Formats: sequence, structure tokens, C-alpha cells
Amino acid sequence: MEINSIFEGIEEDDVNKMLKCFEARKMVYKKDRTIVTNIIGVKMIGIILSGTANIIRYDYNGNRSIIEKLEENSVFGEVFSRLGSDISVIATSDCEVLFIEYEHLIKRCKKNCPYHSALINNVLKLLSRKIVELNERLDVLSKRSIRDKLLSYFELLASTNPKRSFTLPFTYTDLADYLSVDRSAMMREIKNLKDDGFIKTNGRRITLISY
Amino acid sequence: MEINSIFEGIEEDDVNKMLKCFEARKMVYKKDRTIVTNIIGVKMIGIILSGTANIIRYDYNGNRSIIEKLEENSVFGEVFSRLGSDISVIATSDCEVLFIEYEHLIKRCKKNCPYHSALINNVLKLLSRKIVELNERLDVLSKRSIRDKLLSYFELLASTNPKRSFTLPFTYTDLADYLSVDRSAMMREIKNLKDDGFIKTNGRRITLISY
DNA sequence: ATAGTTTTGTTGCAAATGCAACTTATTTTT
DNA sequence: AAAAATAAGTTGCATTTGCAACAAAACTAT
Repeated sequence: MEINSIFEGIEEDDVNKMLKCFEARKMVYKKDRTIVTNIIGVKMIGIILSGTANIIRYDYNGNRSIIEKLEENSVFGEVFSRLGSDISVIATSDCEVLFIEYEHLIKRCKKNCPYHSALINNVLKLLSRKIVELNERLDVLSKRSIRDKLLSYFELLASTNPKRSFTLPFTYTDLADYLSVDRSAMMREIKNLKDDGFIKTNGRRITLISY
Repeated sequence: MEINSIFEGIEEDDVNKMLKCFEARKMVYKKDRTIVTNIIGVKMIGIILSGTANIIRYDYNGNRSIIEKLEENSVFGEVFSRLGSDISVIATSDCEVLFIEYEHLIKRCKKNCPYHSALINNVLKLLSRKIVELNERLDVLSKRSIRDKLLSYFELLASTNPKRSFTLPFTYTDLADYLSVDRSAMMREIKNLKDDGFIKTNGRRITLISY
């Protein structure tokens, strides 16, 4: 049921035809390179074909915010953010990105190619999944204390593992940015969580203790 | 360009045929009534046809979180949240809700009705808009201080008005929940913002002062 | 292997926030 | 119109958080 790719269920040959019909462009980026800055006005959507990236922004105090973590098959673009300026998409690993004009995707192409609806269905599911993820992040950020933010994020990561154990998907420094809290305050709270017997840690490997 | 309804561009007659084909159900709810609780397992999507509602949840400390504010044409459902239990959708005004089975929407119906793709396109746009809104909320919640949360939320509301003036869409009590901060601390900060000349207020009418 | 860079771990202190407990307005209901 | 309920506005105080400034550890690149 889970969709793996925007081209799921479409033959490779047909995919290539579609890409031509859509005037799609595939781009390759090295780790830490900027994929897009100032997305403003560009009515393209990007699809991460491989690798990972972050949508980030520095506020006027110089605090970095990771607006969103993009993974394989994540979709991004100005149509999805409105925020436009001072936002960048940065590759966090080598990655391939496919750019498609949004209008092309939304409207049926003149040739009315039969794969179009399959593609739209796939995008629908990717967007749904994105909404799920955004809601999850909101759920974490809506917690009032660092402790509750950590616990609810950890709970999320642990929920897929029966041993309630998981490896953080990024560094502690990045985790603080992801949770929008001060790093040292977060480290202090992680220490408290350990002292209070809520978690065990071994580097970035964390285990949630249940009662 | 903005889409106004999930049925935009489809004739009323055809809409009715589709609703039958989809086995859609329309329900009416009075203000403050529960539209859904424990969304878990129900593979329906709901579309707010008129009125407003909030997706809310009480955490284990009894703090209420407004997970999401739903307006006319907002889409909601378990497929969009995964969170399932302890979440409720509550009508904040009298409202009409249309329920459609998700699978019906995603898959082409047997009769392959021609309006189906128009509908999917509309849903695609509604979902995109929802992602924009979720990102906006994330942008607000990712601010580290109450002051910055307020300013960035106010900025959002003011951005559509050339006079940088707007009316809060809900009570200050609800605003505190929406921003996930303590109400009294928020009121204090609003006072500070006034004293420091950032804003003027008159009840729920707020004006942002520029330099 | 070593020098350079980034991450992790700590701490004291000031500032911001949450909490509790009220009073006063405003709105809603009877 | 009065009573009841909800919202707004305040304040003192304890706690949490952010900030700044380090040192130690773990990675990276030469």
C-alpha cells in the first residue's frame, strides 16, 4: 500500500516519455550544496529521487530553523510553502532531484497521456504522507517544554521498533534545531531524562524505558 | 486560480452523480459538537463544506492543543494524521461535513466517470494549500520565544492587509493554545509588545507598527 | 599521523516562561 | 435584568530555558 516512488506503477519507458512531455529536468547535487535558494516565483516542484535534504531558514536573529526534512520521494517547492525568500533547500547527502513544472502536473497534457492519472494518484499519496509528517512535527513542536518535545519526538521514532530503541536520524546539534530549542538546554534535559530513568543513550542510539 | 471548492469546475448534476458513485455521506453538526473522535481505523476523509472546526487533543497533562484549524473546504481524516486516538474534531460553528471513502477517491471508479480527474486535481490543490498552512503554522511554532511566535503569527495575518491591521480569528485564550504557550505569559508578552511600540490593540483588532 | 573542524558535554547566570491565584470585563443563558 | 459562564488582564514566585563560554571527544582531510 505504501507508495515508494512518484513513478510507482508506471513502466520505465513510459516514465521517460512523460518526463519529456513534462519538460522535466533531473539535477544532481553534492552533499551540503544548495539545491534552491529564494524559491520565490519559481513554479516548479522538486522531487527528491535519492538522498536527503533539509529546507532551512535563518531568522533575523541568526537562528537556523530546519523547516522540513526531505527524504527520498519528498516533494517541495514554492507552491508548497508560500514563504519564498530567505528559505533554502540544502542537500544533506549527495542527491538527485527531479524538477517538474507544477502546471504541467496539475493540468492534463495535450496528448492526454494515460500515465498522467497514475502520476497524479502517486503525488496525492506523497502529499498525504507529507501532511502526516507535518502534523507529526507540529505535534512535537506544540509541546511546551523541552522535555515533552524530546519525549514526544522519541516516542515517534520508537513507535516503529518493538524494543523502543532507535538511532537519531541526525546529530544532537541538528536535533536542537529541529526541535527549535537551545542546544545546551536540550543536552541538559537529555541528561535529566537519563537521570530520571526515562531513557538510556549510547551515542545517537536511544532506548525509551517504559515504567 | 485559487480553488474554492472540491467540486470547482464540475456541474451540479455531475456532482450529485459522483456523490452517489462514491457513496458519499453528508452530515450536519451544531457548534461545539464532536464530529469525530478516535479517528483510528476509519479510512474516510472528511471535507468541511461549510462552517469551521478544530482538530484538538488533550495531552497527558491536560493541556489542550489545537492541532489544526479547519475551515470551509479543509480536508481531514486518519489518512492525514496517523495519530488516531485521543484526537477529536470539534465543530467551532454549525457545519456541514462530507465524508468520502479514501480508496474511492484515489482509485478510478469502475464507471471511469469523467469528472473524477477534475475532482482529483481539486483535492491535489486543497492538499497543497493545506501543506502551505501547515508549514506556516510550523514556522510560527518553530520560533523560540513567545514574542517571536506572536510577531510571526501577527505578520502572517497582517500580510494580506496593506494597513497591517487584522482581527484575531479567535479568542486570546484560544490563541495561547494555538501558539502552545501559557496564556498569562502570552498576555504579559502582548503587553510588552504594546509598551515597546511593536503593536497597537483594540480588543481583538491588532495593528502591526512598522519601524 | 597530525592538524583542523565539528560535535558533544558542562556550567553559571540572566532572562523568559509556566503556574497559581486572583480581579475585572464581557458574553451567554435563563 | 439578573445570574452564570467565559474571557481578559494582572502579579509574585519557582522553574525552565537561552546564552555565553569553555573543554573534551569524535570526526575529516591533508
